[in-house]
Amino acid sequence: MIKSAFDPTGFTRYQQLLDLFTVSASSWTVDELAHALGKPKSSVYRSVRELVAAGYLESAASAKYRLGPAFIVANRVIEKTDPLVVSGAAVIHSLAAAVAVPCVVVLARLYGSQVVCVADERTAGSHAPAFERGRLMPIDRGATSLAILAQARGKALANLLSATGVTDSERSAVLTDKLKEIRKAGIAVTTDEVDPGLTGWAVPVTHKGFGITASLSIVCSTDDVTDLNINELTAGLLSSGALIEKHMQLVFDEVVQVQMNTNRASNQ
Amino acid sequence: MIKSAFDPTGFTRYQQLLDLFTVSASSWTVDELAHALGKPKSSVYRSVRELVAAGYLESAASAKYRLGPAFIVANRVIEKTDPLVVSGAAVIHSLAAAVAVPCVVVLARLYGSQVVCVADERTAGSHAPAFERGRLMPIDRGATSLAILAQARGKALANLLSATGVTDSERSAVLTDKLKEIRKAGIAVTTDEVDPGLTGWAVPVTHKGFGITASLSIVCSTDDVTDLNINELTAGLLSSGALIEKHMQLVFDEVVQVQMNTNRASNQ
DNA sequence: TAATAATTTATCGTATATTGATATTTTTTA
DNA sequence: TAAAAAATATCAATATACGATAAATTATTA
Repeated sequence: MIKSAFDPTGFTRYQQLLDLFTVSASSWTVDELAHALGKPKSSVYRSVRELVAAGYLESAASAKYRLGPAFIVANRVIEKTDPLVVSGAAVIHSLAAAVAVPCVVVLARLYGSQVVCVADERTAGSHAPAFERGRLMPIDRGATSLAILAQARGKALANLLSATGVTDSERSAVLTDKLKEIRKAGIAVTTDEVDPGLTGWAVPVTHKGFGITASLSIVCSTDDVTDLNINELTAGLLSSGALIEKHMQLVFDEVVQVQMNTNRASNQ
Repeated sequence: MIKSAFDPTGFTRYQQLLDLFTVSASSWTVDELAHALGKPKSSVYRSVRELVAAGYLESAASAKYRLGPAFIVANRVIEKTDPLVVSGAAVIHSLAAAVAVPCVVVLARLYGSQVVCVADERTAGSHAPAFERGRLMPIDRGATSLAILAQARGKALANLLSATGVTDSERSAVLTDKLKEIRKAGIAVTTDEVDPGLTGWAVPVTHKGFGITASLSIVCSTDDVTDLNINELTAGLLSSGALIEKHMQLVFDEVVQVQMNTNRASNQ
């Protein structure tokens, strides 16, 4: 019985349950859940029943449970309405089409002290499994993440670094220098940091109003990189990033506009 | 203040909150949420804070909140592990490529008393917005849904019908006849039932072990339908449906195998 | 920059929902 | 059909959620 440090209250108890359902452990019996959570079966049965009723879990074969369709429905809402995802969708599609070498175009954002990919577009012949929508990535490795990390300053940066467990002062100094370089250059480049044999370029994508801290990146095989296509590639990345930011601003202006109308109406 | 019938307990109170976030109302202030739920602001603030901490909500511009990235992460788990989605992905892709006319290939399943699309693949030039991943559809209209409804019998069927509010005995009789026809033919065909100008064909897709009740369907413009391509289309649909079921059975056998090994190991 | 408004968090006593041990029912398996 | 496993129901103790209010923080405006 693996007892967790604290008895969860509120939403936490449901979160702990749901968090157990991962790609590598996608279905659980109540027994297994109870054991993993260090809780009695009767309590877990109750929580599971509630989550099943809500569509967040569903019963699968042989007394197992898996994530339910409620997530698919909510995912669509995000896909159709999230400013970053909406603004990025069209842009990453045409960027991928424009890049000459086989690659993955990735739109990623900050999620707690990690980075999560929120959109990916891959050209034929590209295999970079680490960069797919919904996948979490460490914040201190890879161009995609570093372009995001470089946007944090001062206390916020310190929090992110401490959360990832970068206590080694030497590594911390190296990282700080690297972030400084990235800020100066306006683009992050790394090779072999996430997957060996892959090189990534990333530019920051931000919207202060929406509170969005993200990055747009291209990942391709290091072998395919030549002096010739690097310029093309980085130019495309920079202009695409700017395009996404511009589009988000348009969405933002719309939202504000609607809001003002609503306020005016409700004051009458 | 729109008071709901019962004070929600357990997961329901979070579900009610999250359910308010839809495509047409994707961001809410706490004030708006409190009003919609008929709850005091202080309580809603607490729930919202918990959901934000869990990544199920996040704060957006001007005191608004929107759905958070936790749904994107969970969505990936489903995308990579759900038996129906995994088994259907490759099949619907090649089916769409094989169909001569512009169309949407849809994989849908039962979700409570509704139908939800879990995968869609569209050929160039096809526009059928009602059929996209994550979208909910009424269970008593359209080939996609009827092919699913036709799988229910007796009490289960009655429950589904009553949930959709089909109290009209005449309509109920018509529907019952239609379902009988569908069962006999092994395929459902409807025209103009969901979107005017569109025709849909759907075949049942089931796996008893996994507890999956679904359908595979093709939707295209009624104008594009000719006697020539109908045969081709239905044949492709039937064989693709069978292929998905066969693939699910392979996955099922694997799971059972792994399970048996695990049990054997834990008995030693 | 100061003043004002809006948003968010903190506090706290009380009512109530949650909890987990146990018994019972239902479903699955042999 | 019998036995085992899974799932639900029961219930008393108690921890937790609740909501009114106050305080603090953040955003907006003058």
